[in-house]
Amino acid sequence: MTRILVVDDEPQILRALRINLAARHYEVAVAPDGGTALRLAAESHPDLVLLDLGLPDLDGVDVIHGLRGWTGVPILVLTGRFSSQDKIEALDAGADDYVTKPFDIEELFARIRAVTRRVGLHEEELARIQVGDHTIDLNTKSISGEVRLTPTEWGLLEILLRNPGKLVSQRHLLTEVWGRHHVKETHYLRQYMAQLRRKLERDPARPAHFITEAGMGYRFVP
Amino acid sequence: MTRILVVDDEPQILRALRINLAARHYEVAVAPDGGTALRLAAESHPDLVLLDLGLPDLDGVDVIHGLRGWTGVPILVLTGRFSSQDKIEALDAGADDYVTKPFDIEELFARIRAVTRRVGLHEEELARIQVGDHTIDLNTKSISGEVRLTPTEWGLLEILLRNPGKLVSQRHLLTEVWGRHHVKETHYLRQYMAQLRRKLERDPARPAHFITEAGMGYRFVP
DNA sequence: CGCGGGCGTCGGGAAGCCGTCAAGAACGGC
DNA sequence: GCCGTTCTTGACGGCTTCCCGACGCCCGCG
Repeated sequence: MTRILVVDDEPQILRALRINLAARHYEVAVAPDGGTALRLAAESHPDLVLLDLGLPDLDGVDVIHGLRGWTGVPILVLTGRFSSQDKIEALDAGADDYVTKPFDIEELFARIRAVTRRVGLHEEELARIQVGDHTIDLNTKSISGEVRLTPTEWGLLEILLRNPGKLVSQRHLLTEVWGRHHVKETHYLRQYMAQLRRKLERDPARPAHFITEAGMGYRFVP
Repeated sequence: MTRILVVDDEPQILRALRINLAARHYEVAVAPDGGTALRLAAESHPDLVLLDLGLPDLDGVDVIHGLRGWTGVPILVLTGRFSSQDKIEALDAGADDYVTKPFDIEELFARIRAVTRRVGLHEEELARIQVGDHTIDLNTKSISGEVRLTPTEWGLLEILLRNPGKLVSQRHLLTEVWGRHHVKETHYLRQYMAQLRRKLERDPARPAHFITEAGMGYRFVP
């Protein structure tokens, strides 16, 4: 869920944006002035800031500077000031895009998508999972430390890690990793679970993360 | 030096932009139509593309798709089409910004700075990648030292280097370099990985950068 | 106490995968 | 048409991975 901080001092604009953004399943926070905006941004770390330049307390460009001092969050300026000089100042201060009022709401959405897409690529996924002494990244299929996993081990591990805390049935594990013809071969599971525990658990004899539920299946506990 | 590819079919616009950009110390390449643009982009890997939508051969949106198929280069659309629908289409196709003619040249520069600033770090990382005793620049396809790589070797190397630390599946490498029909020929991979290691690794017998993950694929570790 | 089912562990054998050498086939420049 | 580079294809040894059977343990049950 993308969280957006809307900064504007006109209540009707604030209201219209909040409704429209919420309808598109964005999570919206609002700030009526620059001070509130900076405070809210620091507290909630939004994924995007929609900023009006004409605020009662601070100048919009100063708000941009205030944000850029510590965060790279995308800033989309949305304002009535249409002079090129204003645009240049705001963009050079660190804004990512600049839209003048009145604006087409669909165009605004498209620009929001454009800037978030750009930033999304740059930020790496934080899909790191801690297991025992090791950190596992499912995206890159990498593990910290001197450990290597075989393809089958990855297959098993991935299913368990994607269902944290949940019980995964033997049947499900077997069909996903070995195919539906090997549903009976629970032996494979014991074999490879042992392997995973040996490689990942701190004390393989007393597993803390890969728990077996006798007769049913296995469970990954973070 | 930031290199910009300007795509427009009006000679006077092309000329004006070239002069103004050159005055700001940008390196400029120009393309009068979509086909030329795609070819030039593939050859020279510009740092930014300035794109007019009304081209004689292809539709501008198709040019964007063509570029986005293989590169994340920032695309700034610069066109006479001012309808919101056009803007939305272009932005959703992958453009980073959209400016309508007539435009203020200083505002254009500010927007160029804005999009390149956002991408800056990412592109520079691709400029100098250290592998063994060699430094590789993906943008210019050049290597330090007395080494030469064949086209296929570059293709393989580029995919791996663009995914540092990530595991790249054999399937993906084969389809990207050799095409969909050669997905089974894992032999090619072994052949060319050996070649890359021989040319780039300090000790080809014990590779430090091009790691093979048995049964899965290969991984480049910086 | 004996028994059986489910589980964890160990080790061997077979299959598949990987790296390497080598040579033929296609391609491009002259 | 010739030559050098690049790409494809084949063969082989070594190693990893997977499969499979054997055994011991724990626990509930008769």
